[in-house]
Amino acid sequence: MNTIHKTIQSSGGRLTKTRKAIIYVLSENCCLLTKATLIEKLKTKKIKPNRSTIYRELQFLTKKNIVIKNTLAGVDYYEIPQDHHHHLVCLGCGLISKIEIGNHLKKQEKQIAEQNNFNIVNHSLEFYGYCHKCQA
Amino acid sequence: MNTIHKTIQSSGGRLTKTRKAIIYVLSENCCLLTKATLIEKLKTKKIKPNRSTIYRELQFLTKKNIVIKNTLAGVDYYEIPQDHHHHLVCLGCGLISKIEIGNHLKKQEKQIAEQNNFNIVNHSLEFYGYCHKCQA
DNA sequence: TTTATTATTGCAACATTGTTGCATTTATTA
DNA sequence: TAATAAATGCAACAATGTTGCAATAATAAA
Repeated sequence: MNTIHKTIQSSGGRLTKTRKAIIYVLSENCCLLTKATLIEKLKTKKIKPNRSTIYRELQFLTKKNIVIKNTLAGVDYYEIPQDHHHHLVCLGCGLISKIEIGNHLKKQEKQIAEQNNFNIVNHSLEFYGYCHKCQA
Repeated sequence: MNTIHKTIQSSGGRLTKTRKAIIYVLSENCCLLTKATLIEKLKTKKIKPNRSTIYRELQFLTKKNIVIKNTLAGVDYYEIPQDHHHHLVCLGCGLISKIEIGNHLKKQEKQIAEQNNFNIVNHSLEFYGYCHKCQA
């Protein structure tokens, strides 16, 4: 059994189908997942929980720090904490994949922070375009 | 009168208070504005249109290409077309400001595109942290 | 395996936001 | 100033967010 499942059980939580599916979907789709997208992904797995269940499930997982809620421009995104990385976003099929790039940005961050009197704690970098399949 | 206003009038559109305010707010807050945030910003200007008005106004401006709708991870953001740039996002007060950085990214783009068999058409780069005011 | 416990779920009800037709208002033109 | 039609607010319904409560199901105990 994986670490997340252990964490849940050791605190009295139960491993229901819905809960496991949500964790699976969030693990599979690395990040930038809204509640609506999550529901969509669950549907493709034939799992259609009541909307109050999803609502409370995300509360539960967030409270347990198994999932973190990321709010960008007023919109909530949910994700399982991961190492820092960047994204390729396909405008054709919506696929979001991780990429690793060098640490040029770390150097720039320092410079930008000084120039703008800004305390930078994180950054995000996304490349938009079309994946191999969608180029056809 | 500015260019946008001319564009509207020359196509039979009218310059109402709400329309001008929406254009003003979108110009002032460079980007990543959701409908909800726009409504909030209008309120601080004592402008409280019916929600159907905002809904139709954004349709109108988008159809006229005065405003572009940007959908990221299923969420719609509205903005007035601008030159490419990047952002500083304050996690304290939500302020989003533009920054200019070098063109290191253009070089990396080419490399990433080849490595991943991906046709990159755009990218976004945001730095998150705390602005001068919010560091207190 | 069967039973008891209680976490989790679905349902119902209400709140908030999205969407559209229609009558009224108001920006613009003559 | 009056006429025209663009834009607005309102009402009604749809979709989604939120919460209490009874039914269900995951786990522990027997």
